[in-house]
Amino acid sequence: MNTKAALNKRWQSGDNGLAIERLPAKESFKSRAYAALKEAITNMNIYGSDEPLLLDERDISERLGASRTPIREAVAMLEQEGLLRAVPRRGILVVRRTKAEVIEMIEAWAALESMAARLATARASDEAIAELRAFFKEFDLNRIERERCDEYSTANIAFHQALIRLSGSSLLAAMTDNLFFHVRAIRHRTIFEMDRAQRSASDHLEIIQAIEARDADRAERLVRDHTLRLARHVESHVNLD
Amino acid sequence: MNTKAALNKRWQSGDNGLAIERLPAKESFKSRAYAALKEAITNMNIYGSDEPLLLDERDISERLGASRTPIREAVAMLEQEGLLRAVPRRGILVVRRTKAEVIEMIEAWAALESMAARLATARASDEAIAELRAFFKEFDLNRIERERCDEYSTANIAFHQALIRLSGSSLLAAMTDNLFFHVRAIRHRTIFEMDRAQRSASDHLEIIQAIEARDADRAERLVRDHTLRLARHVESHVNLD
DNA sequence: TGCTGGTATTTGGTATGCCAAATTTCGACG
DNA sequence: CGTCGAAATTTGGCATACCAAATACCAGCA
Repeated sequence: MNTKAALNKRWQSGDNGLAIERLPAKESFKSRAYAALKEAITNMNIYGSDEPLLLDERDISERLGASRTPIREAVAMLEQEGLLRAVPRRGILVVRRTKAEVIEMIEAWAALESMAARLATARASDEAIAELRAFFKEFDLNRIERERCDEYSTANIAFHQALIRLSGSSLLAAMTDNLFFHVRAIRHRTIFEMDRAQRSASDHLEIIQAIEARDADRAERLVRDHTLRLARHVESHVNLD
Repeated sequence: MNTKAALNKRWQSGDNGLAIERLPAKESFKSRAYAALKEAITNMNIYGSDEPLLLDERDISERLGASRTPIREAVAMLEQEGLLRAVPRRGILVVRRTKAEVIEMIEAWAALESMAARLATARASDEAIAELRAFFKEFDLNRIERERCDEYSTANIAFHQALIRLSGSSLLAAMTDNLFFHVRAIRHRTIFEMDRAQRSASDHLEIIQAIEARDADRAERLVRDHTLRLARHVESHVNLD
């Protein structure tokens, strides 16, 4: 009976000494379809036109060389994630966020990242914070050659992601990644980064200093205000609907 | 051509004056399976035993009177939501959160709700805030007869949900609903509400007062500290792993 | 009795086919 | 020429069947 129990438990988290994991375990078509679709949506200029962007199951299944079933499962997941919406008898369309929704996302982002700053101030090691500063320096130096706002936006988001990871909370990282995905999508449409570029640089520096000084309240407030400023900017200068 | 364009647009968000929506539109098996599974998981005592809780596709499809296909799509959605995890050749298991994960959730909750308090302070009408107070009073009065911690926890969460809705951000509401779902699941296991009950009552009152006074910083701080206190309590008094 | 090896069974992943609803097409009629 | 409507087509939802992998079972052997 001990043998049976051992066998039944073998598939669970392998606590046995042998350090070999379930090899390759070629990912399923579902997973691959999910990744492929998400990648495609990421590289899609969602707000480039006003036409409804719609996908076709059969078309996708042909291109990916799989049947409709795994594609439908992947679509169901992306639907749950808020990236797609399947309209019966119409097609699967890529959702466009309204301006109000984007603002809500940025506000949620502000909430999560300011909490991350607070947690990072309390928990992150000096070494980790130093890495953040190093990252920022590199970011700042490269900023000169990065004139195109797309690239600046990417670097900007990367900085914020690094900051969030300092908190040690993988949940905060996951939630903000999701928000970044949507916010990033409108960077093709707007150039709101340009007039924020200079200000962002000093903002980032202040944030790092606050964390280094282990001033949780200040770090939290700086991050929150920094991101809420973006929300207000979008509110007044961006037109999506 | 104008006719065609009009026809092509009819299915989109009905901006036409006619205020009738696609009637019943009997929800798909996928949706029903999703709802049924989520309901089942909600009413399940996830942390009651240490055995892995696993579901069987064929069993579920039989019970719901549908084929495996829509069930699989529903499972894929719940998997994306983090409630289930499909292990090949093993079954679909209900995920148990580790203590660290639950703490991260409460911290994220603190982040989102404190932001909601800030936004509510700036945006909510006096009438809406008054409703919050009324809700709190009813809540407080009923508290006496609600000795069982389960029910107190439910009422407690309802109060926080009402507060979040005051912010007017449906995104914050959606994100916290998701977190509440997981946190609520461990209420069967722990009685951490009992010793927090008294303190919560006064905390809630202070929060309402801060919002009424339109003191955004104070409201935000009170909400944050209130929820972070729960996180620390779980950290030191709850054992899940 | 306990272990080994091979077979039977279970189970998730995928392909395929059908169906009903909705759209589009296109011809008849005013 | 525009409109109406019926047939043809498209398309997503669902059911079913099959497969390969992994487990469970069991006979046989030490």
